Amino acid sequence: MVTIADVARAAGVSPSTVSYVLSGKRSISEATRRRVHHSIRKLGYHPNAGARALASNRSNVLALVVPLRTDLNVPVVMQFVTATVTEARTYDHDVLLLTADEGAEGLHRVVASSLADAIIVMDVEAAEPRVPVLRALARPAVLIGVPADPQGLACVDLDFTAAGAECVAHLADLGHRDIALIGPSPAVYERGTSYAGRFLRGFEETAAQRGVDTVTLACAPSYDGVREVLDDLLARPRALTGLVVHNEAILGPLLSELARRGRHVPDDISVLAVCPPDLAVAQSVPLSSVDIPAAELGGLAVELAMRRLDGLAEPEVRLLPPRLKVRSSTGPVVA
Amino acid sequence: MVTIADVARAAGVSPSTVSYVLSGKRSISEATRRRVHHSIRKLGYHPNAGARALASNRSNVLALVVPLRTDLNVPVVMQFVTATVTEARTYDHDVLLLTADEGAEGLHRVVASSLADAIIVMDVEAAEPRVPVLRALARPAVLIGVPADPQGLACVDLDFTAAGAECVAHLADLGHRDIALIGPSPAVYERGTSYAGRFLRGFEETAAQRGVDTVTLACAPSYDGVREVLDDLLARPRALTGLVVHNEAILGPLLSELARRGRHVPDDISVLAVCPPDLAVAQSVPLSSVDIPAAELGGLAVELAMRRLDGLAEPEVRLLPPRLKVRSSTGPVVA
DNA sequence: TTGAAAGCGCTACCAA
DNA sequence: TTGGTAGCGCTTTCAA
Repeated sequence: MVTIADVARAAGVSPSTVSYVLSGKRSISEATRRRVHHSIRKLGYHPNAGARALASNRSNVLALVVPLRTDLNVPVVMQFVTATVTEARTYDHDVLLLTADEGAEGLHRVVASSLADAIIVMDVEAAEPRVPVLRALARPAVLIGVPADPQGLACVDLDFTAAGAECVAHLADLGHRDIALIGPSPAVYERGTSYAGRFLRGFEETAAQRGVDTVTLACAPSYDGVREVLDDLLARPRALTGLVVHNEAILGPLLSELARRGRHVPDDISVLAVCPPDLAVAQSVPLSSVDIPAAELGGLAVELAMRRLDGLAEPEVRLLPPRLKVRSSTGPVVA
Repeated sequence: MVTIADVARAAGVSPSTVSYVLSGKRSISEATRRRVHHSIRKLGYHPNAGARALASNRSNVLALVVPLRTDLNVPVVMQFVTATVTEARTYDHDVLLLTADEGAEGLHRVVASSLADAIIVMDVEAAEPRVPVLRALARPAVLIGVPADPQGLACVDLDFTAAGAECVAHLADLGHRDIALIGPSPAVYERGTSYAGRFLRGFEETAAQRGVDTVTLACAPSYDGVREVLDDLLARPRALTGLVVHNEAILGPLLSELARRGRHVPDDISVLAVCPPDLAVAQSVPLSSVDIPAAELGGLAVELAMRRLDGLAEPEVRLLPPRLKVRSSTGPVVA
């Protein structure tokens, strides 16, 4: 194994000089810099992560806690994960993956053992049980999602309230007066996942303001779930002209069921989805949608974590504004 | 921070004794064991990962390289990842996530810096460019997938050749004599991903043996891709009675297109999928399928890695036998 | 601008 | 069955 001492010897300097060349924590003459870098390359030197962590009390590792649930959108989770890893690498950090079923215990473990410098937690619930541990952690924590009391924690998320509002506004602008929200699976509501409630609030408040009548239904992520919801919705006395779907998993089934029942999108009924753009365009009808910016959120989470590691405390809750993209599934009400 | 010295003092023993209690590497009297464990709990001691890695030359971390491609099935990747993490934890290891775009360089980096004790690589191609680096690594590597020359590497995968054979056999047993294979997207073939070719071989060899006529088409993961393929397939002079679909992403679109064109599954046409079971049952018709055992593969990969870390060299290529589950999408040919 | 050297917390060898 | 202690490779303070 090549050590810093080998490099130092080869470059004719002391180990500390090599260290400083690498860390940039003190000024080095250009000549020395070059000799050191040359030796590093020639010998193929890579600093030992353990030794570095031990001496500096920094592991250069971020822990990322991912949910294993299957009732939430897996591609979104994956996008988020890859964005996090990619962004972390730009800060010379690696990502350690924890699953949510390790619980608060797992969070404590990686921090207490100095395995990770900071923690990013996905799929945060409103009454998030891990919050107390996270807050006591003595290491930065960034949550994706907003718990009821975010005091002392950094949180990033899509502004789901604004997203709900924007969905209603878009349909109202097109003349829709009777719309439904097909929400996530009942399990998501029961769990108190924070985004579901926030979206709903924005949806209903704006509907009230704009004089739009609404119905809201949860929907299990299956064909049966979709059939059930549509049976209910399409049988109502006041005909619906718009559907907002906050449930990525049922987009495909919903569209085929609508087609099977002879409802044309968007002429008979407008469909507006909340989902990643690639999913929206992969449907039989390219869907108008509000983007779930998983990649941006991942990058932002890493950025916040790094900033906190640098000792910069900042605004705690950061919500990204929703972006609505009109495609082919929403249109004016046809009389 | 609580150190091993603190624990030793509290328990009235030496630091080395505490270390041995933890590692089990030498026998300890029951009384001492208990006092040490008690102190550990009382003080909330967690061994420092960096110090441990430095002293023992073992990080207790496994690196997992995941692809970021969107043309392969994301839920399968995710299943694999969570299985890997879960299994690794049972060996007291954590998982460091690398993305494939770090390339061979990234593999070298994590090993050279002693960040990881072993590496697991997903999405291996037949002419896998990372193989030389992997082989030279001086740390165990386990591949998911089988490169052309697996010499010196551990590989695990589904036995795709047998899977292809079993698909044909199932349909042949039901009386089908004209079947098509709808394969992965063209990009997968171009990349030379090893499983695609192996499946194809099993499919064709068995078809030849059983006197079954076959057509094979790649299919882009989109509605247009599905339409194109079906336009071709359904226009053929000899009517197809069976479809084997080795492309998870198009299952939903394929079924709705078939329905739209008035083909009933399985009476008009049998559909046999290669996909995870949860995906198979989530379709409008519960699909007969050959399972892709992502979770088992993940667990197995970890197991092989751990064994190699313990110095046990073993059979290099391990293929899991396919398991075909008959559901509602395949049936006898209707005359 | 550079060097010397004291630890960081743990493991594992050598002794007893 | 247990203790003492020399390092593991690096960072960072103190000194020059």
